[in-house]
Amino acid sequence: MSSTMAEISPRYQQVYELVRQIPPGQVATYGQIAELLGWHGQARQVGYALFRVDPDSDIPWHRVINAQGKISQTPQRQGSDALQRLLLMQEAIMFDAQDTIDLRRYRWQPVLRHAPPQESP
DNA sequence: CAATTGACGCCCA
DNA sequence: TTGGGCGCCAATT
Repeated sequence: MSSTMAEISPRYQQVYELVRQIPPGQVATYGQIAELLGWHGQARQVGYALFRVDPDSDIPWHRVINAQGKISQTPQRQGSDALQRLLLMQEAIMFDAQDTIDLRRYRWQPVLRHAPPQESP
């Protein structure tokens, strides 16, 4: 074991911590995670970070999908995309005929602390 | 130490 | 609508 696992704050660690906050039944896009971290336009870095995650990890990596509402995978992780789809369906997330998730419906919307939700206009 | 390796998203033809 | 190019950056080998 690499004893000290606390002091280092690798960039990827920020991704993992934020992804852990996505509640079951909701999803976020790579770009959304990047924006929330203040990494404008760096969605790809989020993808890189999640690629390193073990499917066994306690990180809910499956709750991150691409901006089109689809599961993003690579031939190398084949089967992992099937797993991701399964995990999402187990959280009651539905896919349409094009294997797309309705982001309007399932997108994670973190609570903004200083902007109280407005009542209906 | 240098090269390789990747789960994105946006723009333009 | 679809496909191709480009920027982004760090963990691994």
